[in-house]
Amino acid sequence: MNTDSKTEITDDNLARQRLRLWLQMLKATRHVEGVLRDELRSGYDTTLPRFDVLATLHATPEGMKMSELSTHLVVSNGNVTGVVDRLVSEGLAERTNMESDRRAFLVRITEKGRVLMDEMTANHLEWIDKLFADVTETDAARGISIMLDIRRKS
Amino acid sequence: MNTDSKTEITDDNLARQRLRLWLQMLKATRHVEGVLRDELRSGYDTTLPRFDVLATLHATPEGMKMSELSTHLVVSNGNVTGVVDRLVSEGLAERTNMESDRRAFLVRITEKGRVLMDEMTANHLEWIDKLFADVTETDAARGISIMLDIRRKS
DNA sequence: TATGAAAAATTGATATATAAAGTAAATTTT
DNA sequence: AAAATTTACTTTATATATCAATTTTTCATA
Repeated sequence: MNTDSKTEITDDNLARQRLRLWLQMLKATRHVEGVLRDELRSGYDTTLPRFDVLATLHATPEGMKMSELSTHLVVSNGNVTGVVDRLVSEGLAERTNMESDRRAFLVRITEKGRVLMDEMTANHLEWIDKLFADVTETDAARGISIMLDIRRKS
Repeated sequence: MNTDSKTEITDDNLARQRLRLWLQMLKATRHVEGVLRDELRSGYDTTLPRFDVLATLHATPEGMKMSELSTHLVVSNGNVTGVVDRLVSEGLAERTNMESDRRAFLVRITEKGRVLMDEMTANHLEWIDKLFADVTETDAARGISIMLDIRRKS
């Protein structure tokens, strides 16, 4: 038995284990998104994408550029355009022209949006806490580290 | 300092840590999906949802019911209907009537689909292996366990 | 064995998403 | 500084997704 073939077998097992992790990540993520979606719809008549954008704006009251939003949320530019459009039409967010760069907009949460999010974020934290009830602090830390490792690649 | 308030503080920190994990899971998942989407589009002119469904059918050659597909992929029923429609029109999958239950369909991968997936799954494994290169076997196992814990809840 | 409840899919309406193309403004190059 | 490139964002086309309603069957049970 040579070293090369042994290495290949080992690496293949590792690759399969990584694939299993990826598939479970997908399932877990979709599961949590489904629960959050239900809560947001039944409790606040809103959607997950709108919540995600508004939560980001809530955490950064000074505002963000469209491109910063799409980078932060890991979604496309055109996507953010549409979701922000709806938030603006609902009076929850506002677009301001930037003097420094006339191509860009500064998107900010409105007072109405802030009041709404003050309440929603508290509930959101509880929903997640319940869904992740079996995840210990140690596991959470390990999980975060793994997620960061994945995103660091290419 | 009473025990109750100490417990509250501790629990709150744990809740915040769990929220951090969730946000990082979302980012990592979207990142990986983005890379896979690019590879599938440029290399095979197909989409991630189609790949996901076809990969599931590839792993279960005897076929699956529509509802089994949607449960397995953690997506809605109507969603699977649309994606399978397109796979069928592309000749990659087929719907068969079930004698045992005339409400249901048995969806199966076709020979054309199998040949295509034989090649795609090998590449898919490599893409994931590269993206997860920093994840050790131990971390992968721990990650899988965490993901299963999350999905077990409600 | 009627018959109301439950299950399996589809359909239609609406909201996301992405990719590619297009517009306008800022930057870099020559 | 004029031209070429890049950047920031929008728009259009297409493909997902979900939800709610509907259709067709099957199941439960009275």
